[in-house]
Amino acid sequence: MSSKPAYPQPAFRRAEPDERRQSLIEACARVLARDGASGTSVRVIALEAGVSAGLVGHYFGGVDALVAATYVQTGARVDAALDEALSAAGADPLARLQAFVTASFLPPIADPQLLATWVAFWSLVRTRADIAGQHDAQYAGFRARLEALLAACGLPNDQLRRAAIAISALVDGLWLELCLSPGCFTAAEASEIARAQLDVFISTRPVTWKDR
Amino acid sequence: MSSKPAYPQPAFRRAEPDERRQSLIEACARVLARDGASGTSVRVIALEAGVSAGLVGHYFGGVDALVAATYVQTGARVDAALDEALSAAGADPLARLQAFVTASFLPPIADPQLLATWVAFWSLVRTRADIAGQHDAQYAGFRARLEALLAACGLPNDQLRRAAIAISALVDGLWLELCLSPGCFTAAEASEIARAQLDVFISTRPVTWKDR
DNA sequence: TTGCTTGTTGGACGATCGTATAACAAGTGG
DNA sequence: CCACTTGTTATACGATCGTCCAACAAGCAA
Repeated sequence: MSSKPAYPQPAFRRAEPDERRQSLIEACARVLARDGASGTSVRVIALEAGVSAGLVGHYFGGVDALVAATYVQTGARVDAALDEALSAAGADPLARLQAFVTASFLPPIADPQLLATWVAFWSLVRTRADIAGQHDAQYAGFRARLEALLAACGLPNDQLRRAAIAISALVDGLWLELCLSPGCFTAAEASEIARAQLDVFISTRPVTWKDR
Repeated sequence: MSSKPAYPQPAFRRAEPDERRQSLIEACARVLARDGASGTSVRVIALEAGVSAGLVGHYFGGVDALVAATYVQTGARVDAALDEALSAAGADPLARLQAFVTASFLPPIADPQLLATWVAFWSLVRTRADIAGQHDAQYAGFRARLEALLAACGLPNDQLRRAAIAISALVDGLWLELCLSPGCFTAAEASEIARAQLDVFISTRPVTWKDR
């Protein structure tokens, strides 16, 4: 046995500021998803991250800033998932558009826990201007990418805005219901519905619903 | 100074149980809309209703039951607004369908405060089974009414389910974004988009997007 | 008017909230 | 091996949370 303190193992580990910040953000996202907005507190987040509650104040100044930072990173995660779907789709414009749209109905985007996180943010949009701005940026980015993909498929410029609003709304609505009550309809059904809608906008020949 | 109590006016007013319950539900809905789910507490609700906090426990047994009751009544309010839109539309099946769909983009349904109330309920879906059941019932009811209206317009039975899912998703997505960031697009745009979508399903002749 | 029923109040209770801060200790440069 | 810096912890604080309950009083019956 050593003559020094019996258990000299460190009581805690020091981390790089960015690493610790990232760890807290991820813990916040998990708590938001698991317990909802009302169950999310500084202490619960810190417990999830395996640190003490004081660190939240140390790195973010308050729980509000941590939640806002979590919103930013969650949006970035979704964008990354969409990027991956795009790069896996190859070069064909229509295939890329379809992959982009249907990615919302597959993991990791179609996830009730992700919806819980998103709903928590929505609940803050009305009272917090920074959260509202983050939402607008996220939505604008999604719609801009959609417009670019539609343009690549040959949709005329004067129809881009309208079509992007319609498709993003359809995708959001399907995604929302798919997460809120899974089992009501399947992800495959959602994908087929969205693809049929794309056909209406993209197809060069006259199309009716019955052609499906 | 008088020897008797100077102002013998009643310190409070007794109310019928149903009347008081209704008053508390309405106050709860206002607080949910104004302060969001995290700002909704028994004391704030009671203050909004002009009563003491103890009454919430007296009539509902707890704040959770009051929130659930508020969910039920909010859903009924939306249904009533849809009913009114339908009865104002006359007898023509297509006009009724269009009125039903576009009512979501006008007051009192297209209201950021109503969205705030709804988001507060969504945040409870994952943790509370009764709230989840209420949501499923509300969604099923909306879709059933949509299917009936579509059938009245001559849509074949085997297309009803798919069309109702698609249209309700589109309406929900448009309504959500319209409330979350008004000014991004207008209620009139949302109505036109939804109507164009209806044409795709209902129209008896071949239709493309360019026909709009 | 008097008494009774009960809707209503106001305060107490313990738990938990977000934040601030002093004490501690891990890791590093001398 | 020893300071020194600073990331980290633990605690304290006031505010607010949901719930409970004894006391009060409004309104009705007698």
